[in-house]
Amino acid sequence: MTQTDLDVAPKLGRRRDPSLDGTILDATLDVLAETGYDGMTIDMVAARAKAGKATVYRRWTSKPELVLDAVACMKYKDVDLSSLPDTGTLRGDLVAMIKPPSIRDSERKLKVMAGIVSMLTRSPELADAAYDALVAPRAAANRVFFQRAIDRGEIPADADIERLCMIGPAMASYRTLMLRKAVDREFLISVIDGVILPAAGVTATA
Amino acid sequence: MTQTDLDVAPKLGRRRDPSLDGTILDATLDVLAETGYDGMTIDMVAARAKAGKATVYRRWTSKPELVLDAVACMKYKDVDLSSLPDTGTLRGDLVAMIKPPSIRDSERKLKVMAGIVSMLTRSPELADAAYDALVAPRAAANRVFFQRAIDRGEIPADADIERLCMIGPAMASYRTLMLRKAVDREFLISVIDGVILPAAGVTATA
DNA sequence: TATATACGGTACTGTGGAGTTCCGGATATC
DNA sequence: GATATCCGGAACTCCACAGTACCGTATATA
Repeated sequence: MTQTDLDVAPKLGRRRDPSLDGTILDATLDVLAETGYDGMTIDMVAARAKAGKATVYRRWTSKPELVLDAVACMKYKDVDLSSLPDTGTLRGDLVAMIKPPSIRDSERKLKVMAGIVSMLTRSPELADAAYDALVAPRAAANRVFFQRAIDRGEIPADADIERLCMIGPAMASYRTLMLRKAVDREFLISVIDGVILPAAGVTATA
Repeated sequence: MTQTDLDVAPKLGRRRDPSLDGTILDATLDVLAETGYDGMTIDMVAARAKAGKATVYRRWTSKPELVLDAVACMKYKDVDLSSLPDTGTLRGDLVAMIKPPSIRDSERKLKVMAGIVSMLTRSPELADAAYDALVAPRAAANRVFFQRAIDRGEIPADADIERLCMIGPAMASYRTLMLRKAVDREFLISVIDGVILPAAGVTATA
């Protein structure tokens, strides 16, 4: 975390409302997704969070720090690896990941990514945070699915899991950032059946 | 083009150096690729082009106009569809597109794209220009290759060409923008053999 | 040679946003 | 109740950059 002044907590006076941290970080992500890093102003974030600008600066020292924290915090609101779907087939697992809440979550993450892409060169710390929050979790989930498929004998044991993990995210990112089209269920299914499964070496079913 | 004041060419005085247009546009793309749209200043562009800021504003009315023109002009410096490689096999054609100059060109385009992604929401005109210059040309080239493969009977006639065209660009974009790794020959070959050809339904060779 | 425009360069103006300060009101401890 | 901190909000300072104006010089026409 960014602020380290709470360990010497003040004994007098009104306490900081802890829930405001999350509210402000969430507002930051919203504005980031809508207008991008440079288009975002602290006033926008404060207004969206229904807070004062001073309240934001009481908790984060600067705009870069705020954005870094907001991006990093997305990491923890992700699907945890212990509760992934397990349908018995690779296709079933991949399709089971397509759910309205998951789609909306991914969509927001992609928009946030679009808003900070140009910053990644200038700020290695932000680049690391973005990787941990936006790239790694989805890759980790896919890795589980492909490993299961190998263990089952559903796909060849020498399949390049790391490359397979990237296909879905890559197609979704390209469609959002470059083509500016919606990533809907139909698209995701067509990527699974038309790209991922053939690449994985699944002997054509469906 | 942006400027329309040359058709009524002045008969007196020093003429505008036509080569400066290209120099300034090229400098704009360099700065755009290095620092992104918002990080770019007109002074940077002028310095890189070894020109004065006034010279830039004599030719383009504003920063958005300059960037729009610079992005749009990349469209014309692309591979023309009439001189594409024709090796006789889909894999051969795709591999033949991997050449050092082509890789460097693509790398720069991807960095420019990264620099303007967050602007695409704010400027539909820039979004269109970026699509025409960065997305469409590569898709058009791939479309030729896949159509040839269908005509040859190398891949199924009902293959989804539009989806296949995007795989390469999507994987390359993701690797550059999100993973921040270099798109080298080895990576591209692995994408062709491990993703594109299986997705196209090529009966495994190699 | 006189005139008119482009050139690189510098100095200027105007503006939007980062970050700070202060206010009246709310909420906590002692 | 006294004190101290947080709150939302508004007003402020400061600065970087977009865009303009001007200078001395270079290059064109007539």
